[in-house]
Amino acid sequence: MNEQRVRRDPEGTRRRILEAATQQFTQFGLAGARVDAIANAAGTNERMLYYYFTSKEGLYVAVLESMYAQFGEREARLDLSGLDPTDAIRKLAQSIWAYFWDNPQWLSLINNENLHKGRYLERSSGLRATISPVVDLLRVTLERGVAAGQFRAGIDPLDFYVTLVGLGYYVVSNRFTLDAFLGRNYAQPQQQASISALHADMLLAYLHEGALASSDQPRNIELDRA
Amino acid sequence: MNEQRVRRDPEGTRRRILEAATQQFTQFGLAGARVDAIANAAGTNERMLYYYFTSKEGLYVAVLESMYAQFGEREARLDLSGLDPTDAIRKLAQSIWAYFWDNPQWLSLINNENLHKGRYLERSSGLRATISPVVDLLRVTLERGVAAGQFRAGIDPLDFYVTLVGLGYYVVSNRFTLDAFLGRNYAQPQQQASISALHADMLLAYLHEGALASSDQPRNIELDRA
Amino acid sequence: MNEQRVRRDPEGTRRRILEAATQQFTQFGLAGARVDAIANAAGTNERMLYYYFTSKEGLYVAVLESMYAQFGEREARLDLSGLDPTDAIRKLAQSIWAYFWDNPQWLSLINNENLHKGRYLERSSGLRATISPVVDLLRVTLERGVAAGQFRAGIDPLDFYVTLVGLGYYVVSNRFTLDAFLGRNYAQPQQQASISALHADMLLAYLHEGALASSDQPRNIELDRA
Amino acid sequence: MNEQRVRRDPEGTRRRILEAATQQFTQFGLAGARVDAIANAAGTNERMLYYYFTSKEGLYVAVLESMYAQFGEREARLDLSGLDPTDAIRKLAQSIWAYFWDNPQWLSLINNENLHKGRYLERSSGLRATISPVVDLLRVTLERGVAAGQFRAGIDPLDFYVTLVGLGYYVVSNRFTLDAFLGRNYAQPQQQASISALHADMLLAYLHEGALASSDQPRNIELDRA
DNA sequence: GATGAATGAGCTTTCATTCAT
DNA sequence: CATGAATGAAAGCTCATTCAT
Repeated sequence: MNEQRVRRDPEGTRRRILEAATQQFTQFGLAGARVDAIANAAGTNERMLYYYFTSKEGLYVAVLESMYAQFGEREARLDLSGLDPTDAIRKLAQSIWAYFWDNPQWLSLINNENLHKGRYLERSSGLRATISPVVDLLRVTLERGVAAGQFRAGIDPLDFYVTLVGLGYYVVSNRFTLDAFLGRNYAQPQQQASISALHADMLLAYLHEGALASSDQPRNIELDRA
Repeated sequence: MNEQRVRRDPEGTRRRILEAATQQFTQFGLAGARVDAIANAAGTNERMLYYYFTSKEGLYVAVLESMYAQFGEREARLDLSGLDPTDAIRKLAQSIWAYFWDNPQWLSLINNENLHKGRYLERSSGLRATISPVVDLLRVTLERGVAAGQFRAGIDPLDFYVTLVGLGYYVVSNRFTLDAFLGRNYAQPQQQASISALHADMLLAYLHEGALASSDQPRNIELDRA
Repeated sequence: MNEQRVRRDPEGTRRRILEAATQQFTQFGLAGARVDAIANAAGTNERMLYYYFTSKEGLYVAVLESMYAQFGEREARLDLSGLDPTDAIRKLAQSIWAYFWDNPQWLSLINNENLHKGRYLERSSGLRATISPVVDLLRVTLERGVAAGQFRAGIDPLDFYVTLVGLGYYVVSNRFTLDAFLGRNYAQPQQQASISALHADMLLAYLHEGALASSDQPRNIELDRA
Repeated sequence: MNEQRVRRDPEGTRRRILEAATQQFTQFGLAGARVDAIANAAGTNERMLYYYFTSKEGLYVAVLESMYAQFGEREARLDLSGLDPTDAIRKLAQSIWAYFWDNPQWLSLINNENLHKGRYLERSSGLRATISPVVDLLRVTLERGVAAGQFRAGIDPLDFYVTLVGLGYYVVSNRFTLDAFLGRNYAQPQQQASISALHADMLLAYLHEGALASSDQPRNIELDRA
């Protein structure tokens, strides 16, 4: 767009289409996004879109893949190794929730994909691989917590991961309807911080309950943005 | 369609259109739903849709309103008065989460509305009124729990409500992508029950933590369907 | 509209429909006018329109007839008997041109009818009768002028009538395009008065030219086509 | 249609659409013309119409522009330089009136535009420029006539131009209703010739009246409204 | 690799009209 | 006399896609 256009720039054209498509699909959904609007925003013509991505759906799948790859990369960079298990859980939650607030369009895309019952995700290969490392990281952290007498035993890491993610996801994804119904605007940093603290405390209250040793006092957490 | 058609039946026609529209909008979203498919499914013609609802968007707003009204009615019928505060929280959570599992299309609609940044909800009047009674119910229950020495004090009822709702919402709404990534299918009753138990225990662990008296042991909960 | 509605008022309903239709047809033409807009403006429903006028076209013809009747009545009331022939011509012209300025929608209707090649006028009976008295009046006046030695002889009254009418008609009917092209707004009273004076002087210059004494015989001109 | 179609012919496609649209708009008006009929007559599909002209209205404006351009070109080719002023006026009138008889659809279009209060003409730029040369030509001719002692002085060229044009316009534009009312068919060459002679004589009677010697000053007349 | 031209199917919406009460 | 409900056809327009260069 605002970058110097080169006559022949296959990489650039492909990338610009993908970026424009990401913007359009996350804003309007698969059905609502317009092929010509994407081409336009990418500074190219509709034909190139078909050249690189075969079809609108092919482009949509490519967007899905690229966004999951981004999320996966971010998660993979997370290092909880040196931390006390309780702090590690807080840091993991913080990291994921902050990502959601920074990339709400990612959630839109996932919601859209759920609307389609995950149909397009099936076309992609190797997606499961991108996400599992985080679950492994969590499993190890939970085990470390149990061993340290901080956490209760017998927790299913997958369920716990889903719970942790869901707490952050819901607030971000549903911020508009929550504002409309309840009159609370979670886009405001203060509201964000306070419910995030509640969520973190809740996760840890559960982990600490019935652990060998007694727990820390809940602290407010500040979401640090990448 | 599968009901006996009457020649002149304004009430019925309107209702059949609304039902068909609900089905189509929840399945395909606002952009993806087709007006002629709605008319068809309603056993009438496209013209009547405009006769009663002015436009596709007008119909969409009517669907939104009717679904919120349904949810509100259901919640309003909930009676927690005779219950011990801890049991009351379990029952409230159970009731809401069960509603989500029974009406996943409702969540699709809300996700769609969030995609549109709550734009269409603004056209509706009196929506906040439908939902607030539940929050009041929760507030009273929390106060009762504090008074009984079971719950910690100082909890924001709105944040707690959002948290409770979000725990159930996320799992239902994202069941397809969760299955695709993590390989866990929360549509299976067993998985549903086990994560719901986790969620309920977590809510109560938080409430009990730092309460004056010590808490009950977490029990597995069975979601009872309406 | 702003008159007290009576439950059963056949005359009133019919009249209100006709008035509303006149407004809509003159503003939008036959194709552009909307049946439901007419019914709406008449404060009734579309069905009554069909009850009284059979079809949209039937209503259009009724509007045509009523407007011609009005114009005819106006002309019939014109009394030139006591006047000097020259003054009589001026008064006749004035009267007709003033009618055009006061009822420009009448011209729109006639233009519309010419667009349709007079197709709908043919359905009407007795229209020719309404207009001829004025031509008779003009014929008599011209004869009086000739007898008085004021006017030239040998003028075809019909051609002269058409010329007189056309001079006023064109300026009113084409006021918008004339403004757009030439930058002269004939809706302004001053411009109106000045071109009307030109037209009247021109008619009389022609009539006076060669009065008593013989002048050039009117010559046929051949239009050469490009 | 009746021309050999070429696969790729942007110029031709655009031109064929414009021609077909001219035919349809002049025959049925803006509201009455059908987009698919235009596309059909142009031997293309509706989509191309929007490709080249954005909308039905955009196409209508393009037609307006092209017709005015044609009229302007024709007028611009007129050469009155060698002629006696009186003959020049006759030739100018002849030329314009002949154009009207040869292109009655042009008048329909202008009538339509007046129905729309000149709304679409406003979207066009540079239309005034196309018509003014003729007025200049007329101004010069009138001045030559005055200088030669043939014409009266003090004539407003714009008013005179409007009058000259209007005389021919009215008869062509209203030929159908005139036939219906008065029973005179001006489409017949004989009737055409005879009224055209009247009009030309009238214009010249006015110009000649009071040439050299002073005559009546044109008086403003007040139109008395009924 | 890149682009303007072309397409047919299908979209939402509106039309004049008729039915049933 | 009057009215709300219903209808099929067609309107203007947009869609994702492909052709030809």
